[in-house]
Amino acid sequence: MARSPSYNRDAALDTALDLFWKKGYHATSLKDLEAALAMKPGSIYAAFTSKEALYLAALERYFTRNRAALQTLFSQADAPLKALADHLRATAQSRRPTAPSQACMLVKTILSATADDSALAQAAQGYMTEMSGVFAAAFDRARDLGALPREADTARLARRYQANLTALRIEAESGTDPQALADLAEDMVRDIEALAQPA
Amino acid sequence: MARSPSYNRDAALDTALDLFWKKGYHATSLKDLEAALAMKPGSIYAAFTSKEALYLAALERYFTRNRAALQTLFSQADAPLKALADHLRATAQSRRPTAPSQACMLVKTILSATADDSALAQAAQGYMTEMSGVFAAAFDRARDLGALPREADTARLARRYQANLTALRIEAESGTDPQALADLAEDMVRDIEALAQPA
DNA sequence: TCTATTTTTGAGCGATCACTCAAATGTGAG
DNA sequence: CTCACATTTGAGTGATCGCTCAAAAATAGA
Repeated sequence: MARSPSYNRDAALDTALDLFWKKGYHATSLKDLEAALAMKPGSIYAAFTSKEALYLAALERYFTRNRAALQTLFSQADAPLKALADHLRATAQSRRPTAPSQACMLVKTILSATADDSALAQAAQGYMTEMSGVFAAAFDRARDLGALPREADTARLARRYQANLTALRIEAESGTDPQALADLAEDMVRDIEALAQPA
Repeated sequence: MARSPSYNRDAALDTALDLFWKKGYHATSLKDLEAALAMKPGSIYAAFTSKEALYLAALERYFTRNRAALQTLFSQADAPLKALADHLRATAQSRRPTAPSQACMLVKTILSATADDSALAQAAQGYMTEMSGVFAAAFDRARDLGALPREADTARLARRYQANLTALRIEAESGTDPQALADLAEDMVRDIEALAQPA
């Protein structure tokens, strides 16, 4: 005994995510969102409460998706260190013209947040910490498999890895030429390979 | 036979720089600038043409100042590699509550630019390349002083160094605790020390 | 078909956006 | 002091901002 929604919530969130990721929070207007989502303002607000809440929902979706992708990437690999290294290489290689931005949306959120939007930055920081945990888990697995020394500080290695990945993606966003990007990734990979213990 | 300006152009630019650096281009309104510069809109436009031109002028100032600081830091040091390493450590240490942001303004500019503001991103990218040249010059000097092998690819080392610095400053902006930040810097320093040739 | 319930619509809210310009104000040369 | 000229003023421009809400449209159960 009621009308059912005519939009697909997940698809709408994906569209909003693309827009926010590309243009950033402040530069994305409701007009932009109305056009992209093909929804009138009233519907958007009925569905997502506010622009800020919509951004938070999109950011959560971004995080959840990325975490899942990396978790399967690292948990299925029988050589975690190699998987970590390959992920760096793939990040440098990927000409992804589809993606709204080469840079990480979490990083973009943190860097563009002002005192007014601190909720956005806080959410992004929390997600960053969780992502660091995923990397740490991969290093943990490498240690348990004997590829790292028992006393390896995996949390620290994870932070270092995350810093490398962040910088690599920013460099990609800056339009650095593919060869230099690949070289940079290879330099980072060497950090990881230097850790490896001969089996 | 004319009235002379009542404001100090450089001081005004510094103030605008602080504001833009902290809040970003889109989140900084003319109202904000009017209050910070203590200038009416008409005066701001007479002096700086437009919001975008003001941002570009502030960005140039940021770049010029930073380049000068780093150039003296590296050119006066008789151990360039140590100077580079110390700069990483200092960046991690610096509780600079004065600075508008821990993150580099060039990076913030690049990441927040949309298709409309591409001029801002292009300027920032050019400055980034120039900064990379400063780092390369330091590595060049290290090589000439015999601290690096003759065949060292100093441009590549510079990009790697710049990536590290970028990531370190973003980590600082994210509120990572001081110990983890110092550890991260130390990991990066090890990269440099590994390059050093015994004298 | 009827009706209770939900969703969609879109004109329009007050606030703020970047920006303009005619008038007022200040100033140094003559 | 006078006056040509530069700077400063600030009310006000049209456009756009995020957002609201009463009315219209659609739907599922009775």
